[in-house]
Amino acid sequence: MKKISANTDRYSFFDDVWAVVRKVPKGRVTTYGAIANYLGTRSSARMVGWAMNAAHQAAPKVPAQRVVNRNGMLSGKAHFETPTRMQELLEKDGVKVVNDTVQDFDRLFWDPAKELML
DNA sequence: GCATTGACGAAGG
DNA sequence: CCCTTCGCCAATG
Repeated sequence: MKKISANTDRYSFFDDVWAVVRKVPKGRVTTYGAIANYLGTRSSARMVGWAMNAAHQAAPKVPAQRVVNRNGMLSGKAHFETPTRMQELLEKDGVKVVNDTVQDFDRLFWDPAKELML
């Protein structure tokens, strides 16, 4: 992990994002902002979104379904193979999703900055 | 190379 | 409390 000077580190930024997302426990979810915050780019949550976009080509695959916006809504579902894929994967993880929103979000929220303190 | 556009989020009105 | 604005920065037209 490192800082992202928005320069030559941008590739590792994607890498870091993916690394964090892969650490999200099954049945838990996190947010773009939380990840950005953990990586030190608190105000650049959008870049995390970009990283997810790039995550399509990442190997091993990133459980992007566990990343939602701060309201617990599946804002990125449209970017999956099918619009229902994200919800399906989440429910397979044991996460209830109703109307594109994660239920018990506060309880399932997994903040890397807290849970993953090193 | 300038303008627009986001898988976002906090702040201001 | 809902809606708009603004910051953020890479990618795309």
